[in-house]
Amino acid sequence: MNIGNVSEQSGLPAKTIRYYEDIGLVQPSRRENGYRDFTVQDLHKLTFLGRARSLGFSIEECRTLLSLYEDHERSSADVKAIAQSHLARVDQKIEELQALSATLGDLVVRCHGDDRPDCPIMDDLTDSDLAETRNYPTGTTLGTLVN
Amino acid sequence: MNIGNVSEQSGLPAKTIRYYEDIGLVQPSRRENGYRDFTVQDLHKLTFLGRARSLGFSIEECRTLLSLYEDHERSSADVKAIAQSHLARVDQKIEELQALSATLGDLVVRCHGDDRPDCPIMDDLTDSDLAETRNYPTGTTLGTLVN
DNA sequence: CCTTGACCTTCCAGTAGGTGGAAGGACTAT
DNA sequence: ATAGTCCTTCCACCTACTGGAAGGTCAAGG
Repeated sequence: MNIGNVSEQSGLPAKTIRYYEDIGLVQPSRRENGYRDFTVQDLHKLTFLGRARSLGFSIEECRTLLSLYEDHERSSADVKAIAQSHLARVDQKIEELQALSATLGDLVVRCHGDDRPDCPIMDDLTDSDLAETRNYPTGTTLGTLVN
Repeated sequence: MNIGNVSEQSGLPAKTIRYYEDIGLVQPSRRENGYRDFTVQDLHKLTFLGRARSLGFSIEECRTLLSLYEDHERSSADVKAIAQSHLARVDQKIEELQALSATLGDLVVRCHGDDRPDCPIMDDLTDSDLAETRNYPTGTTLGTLVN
């Protein structure tokens, strides 16, 4: 199977599939003309990867999931552990974003949004006294709150 | 003021401050020895930037906010518009993550997590019939659900 | 005066997970 | 023969930094 075909069937862009080959997630063979030749198993793996990625699993988690996918002796506990820790991260992120949303929502509501310069949003960003009632995330979290 | 001093007072790593200079957010002057020399205004700008970033505003949004910050003739509507569109993105992201959490939570609950290989999580990732009851995000959203 | 240590500089590379585009070979249909 | 589509590789770019190497500067202590 050519890459275009696999791309269409898996829903992944051809570029992404080549990238997945680059990082060793799939190993399609090559034809004499240099074209990649994918098996049905490769297609299944790529579809699996697309689903796992769409659930937000990282590439490294996908790599592990893929090895478990291919290991018919695997224990479901191993799979569950990965999913659980991912779920915990997702829920953590939801909480952070909800706090952010509350703060932003409050600021937005309080800003009259007319053509005058005075603005609670700016005041909050400018004035440390206003800001210190809230705790701004620092360090590691800084800048990674939203994609 | 030296960069270490500004770093300490603003809470931003020195590396980040240099990066912000690189991309034109601050323009500190230089001493004869080549050291950056920050004014109190620079410190305020950097503190402002740190707060805006911690609220998840992108660098480009910060750039705009910074120009509004320095424009005492600004209209609060301009600030509010930026905050509102950011808030909408945050809320959108929260919804996506909540849907994700529900799916993952369901899968995790249904997986008994023992040493046997059968696993609803794997089944879901493998079998399109199971998966098609749900709609996996595709295209642009793929892979950007979680940081 | 010399050394030590803290601080500063630039530059290069890497992170995650791809995406865009250029240059060029291969295949298919007319 | 040629047009159009598909395939290849390679390089750069995206966000927002971060780590580290190599080397200059400054202040204090012996």
